[in-house]
Amino acid sequence: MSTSPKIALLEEYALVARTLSAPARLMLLEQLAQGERGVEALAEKTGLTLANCSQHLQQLRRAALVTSRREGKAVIYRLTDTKTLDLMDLLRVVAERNLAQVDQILRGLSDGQDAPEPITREDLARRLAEGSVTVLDVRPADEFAAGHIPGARNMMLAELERHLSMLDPSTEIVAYCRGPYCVYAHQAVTALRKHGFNARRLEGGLPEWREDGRKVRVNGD
Amino acid sequence: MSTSPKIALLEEYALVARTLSAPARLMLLEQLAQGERGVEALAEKTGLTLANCSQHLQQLRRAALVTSRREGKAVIYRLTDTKTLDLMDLLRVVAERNLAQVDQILRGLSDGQDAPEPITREDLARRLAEGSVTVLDVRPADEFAAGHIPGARNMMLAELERHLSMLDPSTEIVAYCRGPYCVYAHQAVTALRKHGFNARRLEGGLPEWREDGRKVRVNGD
DNA sequence: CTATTATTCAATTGATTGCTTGATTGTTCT
DNA sequence: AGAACAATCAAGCAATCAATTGAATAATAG
Repeated sequence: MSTSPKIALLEEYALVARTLSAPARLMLLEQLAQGERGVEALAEKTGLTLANCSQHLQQLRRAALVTSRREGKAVIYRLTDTKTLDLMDLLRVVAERNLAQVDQILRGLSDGQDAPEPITREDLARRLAEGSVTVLDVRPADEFAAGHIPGARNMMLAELERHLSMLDPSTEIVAYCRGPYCVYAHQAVTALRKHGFNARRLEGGLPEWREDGRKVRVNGD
Repeated sequence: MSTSPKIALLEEYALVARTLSAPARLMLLEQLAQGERGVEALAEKTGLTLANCSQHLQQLRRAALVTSRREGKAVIYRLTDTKTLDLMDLLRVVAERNLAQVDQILRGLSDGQDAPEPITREDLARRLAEGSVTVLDVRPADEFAAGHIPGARNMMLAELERHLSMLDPSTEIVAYCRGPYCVYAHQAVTALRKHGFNARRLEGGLPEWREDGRKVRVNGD
């Protein structure tokens, strides 16, 4: 062995960190948190070219963050385990806590206004049981179809502004999207509040909801 | 704004990850977990040249993982907060869970024998109160002097094998070092077991012990 | 003011990374 | 077997990064 075991270990830890150090790969992991996917679907969702996407996926596999299996002529990737999501979440927490930059970007999303604190998943579950809240899923329709919070309505940002009249202004609205990395819910809440609605974000997104062991409704179930 | 806020956010998260993606910087963070340090001390401990060390520290500062202050002609660095340690620890957990490589290296450290499970800090505190355990701090003397578990004896690996006769073979020995990244405790336990001692590692190291809010003894206090 | 100590800056090198393009492999359908 | 499709591989280029060297900046002591 040429390098000491100490360095060798650090190299392995560093490999995991390096694998998380490209925005493209973080996007891929965010997508995979929604559920397993083929390469082409991932490429389309993330806007990467096919070859580039494939290469990023292989780096994720080398760091053992994802695994893949063949299904017919497609290769399906999925997260190795949900610990990786915890890791990404902590990455976000550290970045938000320490980097002024992040704060500024998030402030920019809420358009100068102060955004209210997000609602916890536990609270939302309680309010859902009471029926005292409208839940909005602001992800693309296909992701909504693959699984969503029971009772949620699917409405992307573009539609949202056109369908405001379909929402009841007297009940609170809770918006959620893919997870803590996703900005859709931020933007939806800002848009809704600008129109006078009482809207908040959900803490986390669907993957976190599912990881809690809460019910998820799948279209066609 | 040329890039979307979504990408901009991911860039910031990726920056934190990239900062953790060099073994040299992980070593620096491990050192800083022991306590604040000047640049020269850090360079010496990690084996980096001074200029190189300074540059790595500046990258850590750019990612806001460390802060620095001037003290006379010295610049003292320290961790911005202990969340960073949690992040490093999760990095290690994910790497150990998923990477066969890591497992092999750790197995190599224990020299073919099976190492026992580490003892938790809570258990060690209990056994220390009973006095039914010998605690061994296997870090360099200066780090020991700057703070250690009360009642621990300081003995580096090199001395260990020469001073075996000073240890009581009838009581269990618990070895600890800098933290989960540090391999000294692994090696010490292996050496002790080879000589028939009943030895285990402590889970984590001194920084984790301190973070729990447990007592730390400082020489000269 | 000059010398000394501690740190940082600036320029260079070699190595690595990300992305693109076009060819190639593995699988299924006909 | 041949065509069609999904994914990967391989080569090349520009950009970035780590480490080295030597010079430059701060703070203090004489």
